[in-house]
Amino acid sequence: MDRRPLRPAAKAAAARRLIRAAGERLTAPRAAVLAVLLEARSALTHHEIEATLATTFPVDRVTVYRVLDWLVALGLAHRIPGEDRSWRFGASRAPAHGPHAHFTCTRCGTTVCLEDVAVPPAVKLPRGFRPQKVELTVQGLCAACR
Amino acid sequence: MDRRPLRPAAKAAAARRLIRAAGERLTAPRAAVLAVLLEARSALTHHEIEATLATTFPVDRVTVYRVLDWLVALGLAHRIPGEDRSWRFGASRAPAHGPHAHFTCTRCGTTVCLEDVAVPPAVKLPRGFRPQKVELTVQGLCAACR
DNA sequence: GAGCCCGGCGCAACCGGATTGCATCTGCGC
DNA sequence: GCGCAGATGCAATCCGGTTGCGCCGGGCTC
Repeated sequence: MDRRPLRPAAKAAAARRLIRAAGERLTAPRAAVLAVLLEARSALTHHEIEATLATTFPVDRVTVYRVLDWLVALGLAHRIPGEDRSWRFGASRAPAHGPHAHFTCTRCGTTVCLEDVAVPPAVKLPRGFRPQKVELTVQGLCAACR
Repeated sequence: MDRRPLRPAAKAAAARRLIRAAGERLTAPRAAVLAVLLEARSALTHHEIEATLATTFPVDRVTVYRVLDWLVALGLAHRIPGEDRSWRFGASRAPAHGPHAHFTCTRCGTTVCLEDVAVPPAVKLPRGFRPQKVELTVQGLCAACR
């Protein structure tokens, strides 16, 4: 949030660096998709990612899906289930991120990650249930839609 | 959670009463769907609802969807977006329920509503954003899947 | 209790996001 | 430069959800 927007080229370099650092195979689609995520100020749907790439470096629909899954598995991105039954993806700030919070605009669907959120309190679960991940979702209107 | 299971018949009567009380048209499918939700100890997918009804009172797929939407609009049920890209529905305990918490099992997908959860702390949003609803989702393993 | 009418129901077709199968291509270790 | 495991692209497919439309029946009227 509120990070200063670097030039796309810088993001592209960062994307390549991240993939290399992960010891994974560096391919053009992977770098391109990750760069898009790094540049975005909000979580993007698969469709938005594909549309963004279309102008600069067209990547097959299916490949985008696969790259996204791969990024999620690698921990470089995370996937947010939306109200509209489609995934949204955002670059992970921290390598391993704990409790996570998101804001979704009920009007335009824009989803952003809230970085500075107090860790939600320990939740009381039914007997025998084991918590693994806690997610806080806030719905409302974004600044543009008000 | 942990409410004692009444007999199906009792739930069916309760369902009819709720629909009547809402001043809405009472039909067999509506009562049947609502009864299923009232009986369930967890939030159900459309598929589970349909399957449950199949043995006792088969209802058309589309009708189930429409009844569910109608119940949600009426406030008698609420809809939870799942990790598997399908809605889950649960009967609303309180007429108008504020902050809501859910637990989803990452293994079997079972989703339950957590009733007694401390209201999440006020979340700090970006400038100009207006919150409307807060949802807390806990993922982990349910007692059966551990 | 019978008739009427509006809204709910069932059927079938459809939509779009996501997934799978498979042949081809390519990053990168040697 | 070579080779191969793994990534890409294309087409077909799946599946949860939605829409259009004609028929049916809940509940109000008389």
